[in-house]
Amino acid sequence: MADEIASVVDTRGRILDAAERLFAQHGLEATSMRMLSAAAGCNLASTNYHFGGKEGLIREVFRRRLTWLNRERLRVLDEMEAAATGRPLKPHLILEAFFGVALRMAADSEGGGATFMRLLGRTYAEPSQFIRNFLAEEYAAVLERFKRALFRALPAVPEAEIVWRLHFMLGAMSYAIAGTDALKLIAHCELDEANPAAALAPRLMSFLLGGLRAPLPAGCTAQRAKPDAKVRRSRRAA
Amino acid sequence: MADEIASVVDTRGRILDAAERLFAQHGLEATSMRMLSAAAGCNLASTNYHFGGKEGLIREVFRRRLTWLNRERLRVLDEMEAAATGRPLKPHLILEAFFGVALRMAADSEGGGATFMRLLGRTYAEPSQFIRNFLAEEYAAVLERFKRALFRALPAVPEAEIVWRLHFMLGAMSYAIAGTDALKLIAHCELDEANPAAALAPRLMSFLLGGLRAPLPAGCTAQRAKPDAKVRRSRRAA
DNA sequence: GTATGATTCAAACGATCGTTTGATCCGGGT
DNA sequence: ACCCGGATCAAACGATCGTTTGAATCATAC
Repeated sequence: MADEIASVVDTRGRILDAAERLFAQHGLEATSMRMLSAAAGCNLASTNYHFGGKEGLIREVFRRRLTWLNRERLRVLDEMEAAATGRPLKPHLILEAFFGVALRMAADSEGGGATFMRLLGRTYAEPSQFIRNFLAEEYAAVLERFKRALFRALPAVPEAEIVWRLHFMLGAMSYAIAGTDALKLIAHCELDEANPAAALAPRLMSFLLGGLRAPLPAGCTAQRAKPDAKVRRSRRAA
Repeated sequence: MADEIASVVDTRGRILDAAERLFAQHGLEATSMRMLSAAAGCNLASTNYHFGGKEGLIREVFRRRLTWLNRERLRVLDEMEAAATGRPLKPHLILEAFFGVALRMAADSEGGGATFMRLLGRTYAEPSQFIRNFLAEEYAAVLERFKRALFRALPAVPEAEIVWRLHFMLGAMSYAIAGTDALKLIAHCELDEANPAAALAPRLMSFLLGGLRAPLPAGCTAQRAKPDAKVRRSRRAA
């Protein structure tokens, strides 16, 4: 990870680091190429020379971290499936592989992973077409793998329902990572934690797992309805 | 609601409608005042005349819908608390008051409510400072009310934990509403539903409730640990 | 030392941004 | 009939955007 990221010596790396930081701070459109280049300590034309334009720069800022992130997700999932020797994985392990890797990256404040994850969370809501297409093709393969793993892990839940809930979980994580300051707005009382990013991971994990295994909505075409009803009744007591 | 919204006759209303639509489609910064005015069928200077600038226009686009939305949330909550006659409300009712109102607005595709909620969901991730301050003061009172209601409804859960989970729920909803097309990216198989916004509500609701009532993360300072352990054990069967 | 390709630079290009100006149009009150 | 304030208009302002140009600089191989 570290060998491809961040180098103080070469211009290209300094530009990427500055872009990542400023994109996360002000947004993609609000960050100008001049602002970028000044922060990287190089000329405006150099930025265009290395990346061929703003769009190329944006693509590269995401690519250098996303490829590692998604490869790591698949590696952890592969490892887990190998250890399970054919049996379906427990849902919490699948979530750990997908979201745990991302949350560990978000907790890495020195290496810039925290900055990037904040940027990534904000970019999920980006209306720009080329960003959507780019993120879609970066995520397509890994999402397909995790969808299949969840289908196997939750045979009682209709597949469409799992897709919906995967969507909800992605939203909760993106928003939680992107809006560390947004949480302060709704908190008013200071969360006493020293490192908010480290406190986030276990809390988000149990929230996501609870949402994933929630009783199905009424009128949903469940393949096995009885067990869900039992769970719903027992939860009423909590 | 309808009396303050949308009027085809006066310029001011046409500008607000056009701005709402284009902001949701291209984002706040990517939508220019000229684009706006052309879509509203009026002159560029008229837009500045009515709203005093782009910032004033943005503020008004959000204000006219947000004040109604939050007033309605409080009205429903008041109604529920009156019916409960002093007893703490069930959590699912509180979520219904907060998220149900928003989801009904998001399902109103004719009145423009769907457009606005898509815009609102995307704006939660907006890095701009003045937007954050504006949304914070619009939401401060209503969030405080719902936080207190949840504290009463879940006395066994530490208050800090509830704040975290409220944060997660807001993220899941924002993302779910803002990214109806983002869901298509991860789905690949077409969700057969005719109206995706109507299909969203019950699914999101049960997901949020499941997350809210999930077992607390390990090492969390629970005030009453025993009932949580029991719930965790019974859920393992699902 | 010198030629060569990669890199950085100051400067300018055309386009578009948000905002402002001053004239013009329109309806209701005296 | 006159006036006046609100509303709309075409036109321009200065600033900033992304991108391009052509010369200067650097490292490297011959």
